[in-house]
Amino acid sequence: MQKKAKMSKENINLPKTAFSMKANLPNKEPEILNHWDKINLYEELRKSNKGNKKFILHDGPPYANGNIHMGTAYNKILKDIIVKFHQMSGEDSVYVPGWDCHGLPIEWKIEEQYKKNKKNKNDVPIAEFRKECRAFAEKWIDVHKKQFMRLGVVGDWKNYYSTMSFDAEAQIVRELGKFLKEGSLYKGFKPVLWSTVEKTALADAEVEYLDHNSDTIYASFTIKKSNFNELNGAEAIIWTTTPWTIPANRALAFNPNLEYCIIQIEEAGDFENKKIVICKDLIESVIKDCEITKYKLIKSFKGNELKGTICIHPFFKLGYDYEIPMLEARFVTTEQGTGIVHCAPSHGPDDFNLCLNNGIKAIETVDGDGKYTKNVYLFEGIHIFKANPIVIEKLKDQKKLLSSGKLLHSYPHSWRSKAPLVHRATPQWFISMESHGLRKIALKAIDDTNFYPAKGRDRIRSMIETRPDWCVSRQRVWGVPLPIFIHKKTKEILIDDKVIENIASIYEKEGSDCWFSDDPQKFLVDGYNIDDYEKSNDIVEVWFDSGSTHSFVLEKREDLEWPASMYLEGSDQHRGWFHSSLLESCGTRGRAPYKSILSHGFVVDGKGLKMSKSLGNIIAPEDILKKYGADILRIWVASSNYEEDLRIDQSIIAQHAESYRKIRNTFRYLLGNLNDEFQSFNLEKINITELPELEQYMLHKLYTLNENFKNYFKKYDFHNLYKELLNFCTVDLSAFYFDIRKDTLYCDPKNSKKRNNCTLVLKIILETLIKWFAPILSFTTEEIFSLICKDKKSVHLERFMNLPKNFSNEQLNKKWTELKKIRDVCNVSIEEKRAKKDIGSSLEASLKIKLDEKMSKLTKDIDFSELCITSSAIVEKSNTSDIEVETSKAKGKKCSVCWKISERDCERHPICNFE
RNA sequence: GGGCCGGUAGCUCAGUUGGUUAGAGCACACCCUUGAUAAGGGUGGGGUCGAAAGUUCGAGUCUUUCUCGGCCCA
Repeated sequence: MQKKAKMSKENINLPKTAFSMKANLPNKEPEILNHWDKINLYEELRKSNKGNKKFILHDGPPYANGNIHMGTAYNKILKDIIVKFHQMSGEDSVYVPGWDCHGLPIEWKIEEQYKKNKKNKNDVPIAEFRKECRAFAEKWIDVHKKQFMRLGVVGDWKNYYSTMSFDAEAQIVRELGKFLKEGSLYKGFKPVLWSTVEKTALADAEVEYLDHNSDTIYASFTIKKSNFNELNGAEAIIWTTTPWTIPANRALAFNPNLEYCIIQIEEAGDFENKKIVICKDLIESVIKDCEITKYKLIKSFKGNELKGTICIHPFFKLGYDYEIPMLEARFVTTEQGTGIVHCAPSHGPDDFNLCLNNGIKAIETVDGDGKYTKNVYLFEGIHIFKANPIVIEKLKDQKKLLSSGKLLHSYPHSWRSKAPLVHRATPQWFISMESHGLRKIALKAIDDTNFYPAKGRDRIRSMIETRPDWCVSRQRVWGVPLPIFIHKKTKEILIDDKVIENIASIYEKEGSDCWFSDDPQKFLVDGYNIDDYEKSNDIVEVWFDSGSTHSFVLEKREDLEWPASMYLEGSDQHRGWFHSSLLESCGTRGRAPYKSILSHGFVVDGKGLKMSKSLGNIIAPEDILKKYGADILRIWVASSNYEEDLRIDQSIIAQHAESYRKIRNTFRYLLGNLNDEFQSFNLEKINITELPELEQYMLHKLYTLNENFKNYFKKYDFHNLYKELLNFCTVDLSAFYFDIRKDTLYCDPKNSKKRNNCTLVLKIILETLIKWFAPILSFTTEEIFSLICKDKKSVHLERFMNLPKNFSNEQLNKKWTELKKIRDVCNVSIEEKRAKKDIGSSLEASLKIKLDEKMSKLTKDIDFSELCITSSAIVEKSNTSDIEVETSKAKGKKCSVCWKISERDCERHPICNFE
């Protein structure tokens, strides 16, 4: 008997494939990467869709610093998935990766190295320092490149772009030249932290907070007019620790959400019988500080009422005869002071921004030494650190000083000289949002852009609507030098296309380091003498660099097109790259450099918290690559909803790894039953009506899913697409079609029609499935493809399947949906018997199915023993509409081949049936 | 502190214009199979939809407040 059983095992067609069940991706994937490298996959891809409609996903350049993290990995994989989808749809889907290279973080890294080696940055020529920055960026580009490629991201890695390449630096100069020529690039003033001792601006990292004893004052601004009648003639009281900034005052700030009040002072002095306005919550501290003993609360009111109020400067009578508007500001709090804040746009970032948003520009009030400029009436030439007593004296004279005192508090100091710092308005270069209608053009461009998801549009729009002018200059060295010359005498800006082009062509040849080292005359053209001009020592802020990538990448490269089909980045880039690219392009070309924007959420841990060292919840891409492989990470990307935050932890990845196994085994079943033999068919020529209904039904399923697939892709709805693919593998294939057809595949003769019909459908499923999954499971599908299409180079060179319309059969679908309901009831019935230990395998069962007239008609020609994998099944008519099934133990002998139990000899396997 | 976005089973996600006992897959439990075998099949348990209040005959779906989280600002 044992012998016979063994014999039958040899006589049936068990699956056989070289495709292993265990994936071993961490080892297998690098081999596939080698293969892609060997066949020059990227070039092959370009060739394969040459001349077709282009899809250009323009890569947002990551900063060339540090290893990649999960966020960058997510971003790059999602890009790759989309690029591959377009490629397989038949488009010429070009992907050129790039890097952002200039900027402060790299400068700091180099400076850190200097500090370690006790080297002084000031002793090193700028050009040399910049060379070290460049080398640093190059090193990290190389690291990134390898890490991104390991994820399976296919692109033009050999010809990547960078913002520090010579042609990029040249083009950035040309782009700035356009703003310069147009006149929207202007010189303005903006406060930065400044040391009057070292006569230089300081970066945040160079600032130390130390205790400082400051003069404090409560000063009053008389209200000239207000919409809230009771305020007219009252005194708005401010408190400040920098009395010297009073001469630079241009506005007052209040918080519309706070409660304010009017108090009448009833004691002798400068403020006798005067009404003062302060925040209600701060009454106590103000009367204490100012030693007010007698006062009366006149009225309290919401801060909102202060809207539109105009005051006059305390030095009004001394010649400061301008109006001081009261402006709404969220930064006003009740922590200290009076709830009304004095604003000097030249001496504080909050003040500056608030004023700028309200059309009040900062001017140069203090020079590099700390002395007032001629712009400050009465104070010109006085050092600001000596001005406090003078200001206090004058306020007193004008009866505008409620009180003065001292305060010991934490205050910024220079880390080198330990001298106290001040915010000082320094000359900066701005691109105007208004002068040439930039804001308006940008808003229009937003309307003309597609957003995935749609909410991205509102997000960027609200930023563009309210943002101030764009400050594009920085007082650093690692960046593109600002190509500006100012006439020493006339102070006019040199605007000449020829000069800009001259600088650009020099950079193209030798890069921009020479700006800092060579004779500046070389940048000018004939007719200009460098002795007449002052050369700018500023660099361009890095957002302008990356905002210009569209010009030096999309426009300059022949394989690309302008505008891009898509920009795809994290949602923080609404304020970053999406934003700067939009402004740059609208300013120079009148429209956005992209047709669509896809923004994704942030990678967070399994609980939705952001990853941080302190929480210890950081997962690096490498951890997952080592343990699972890139395809698992790619599944995580495809299955997550990018409209929200992207959760990841070990258990989430483990579950995706489980799904991967399901998918892998689905392929393994297909390959096994086809013995790794595959050929493509002309699907149009298949006579579908000759196939069994089950096969027809599967083709219908395939067709519908393909339609859904296309629709999901159109909407870039990958997580639902992936879910449907996975469900198809699990529900329709593994638990249904594959399970049912095992009998035919294993037990019917290889040349039988039924089996051939089945393998035909298996081949169609295999081809469709492998292509559907290729953009996501880039490695695994390639592994399979190399098994079944040995004469072809890569699955990624293939196109998605175009399934013929006649695969679709809605009527059949309806019928089989009903049949599956009957099958479900059968399963419940079988399970009952199984629970009673009456039967084990479903082949031990015999079914009696009772159906009403309508349903039983439907089941004509349907063999439920086949569908339910039982030994027999009969259908009887009943009067109720309920589906009823009785399961009994099948009687008879078990066929040693197909294991079906019957009282008669097995019709299919008569020879083997005797024991 | 402000603006925007989000919180549906352990996980990843569906839930159409507010309308019958809130769905799927995975995971889990139990069972079967040992001819997809470190696989495969079946059955089942599990959410009241972040919380509260409100509108409505009726709310996961609308409104308000709160809470938690994310991004951006300050």
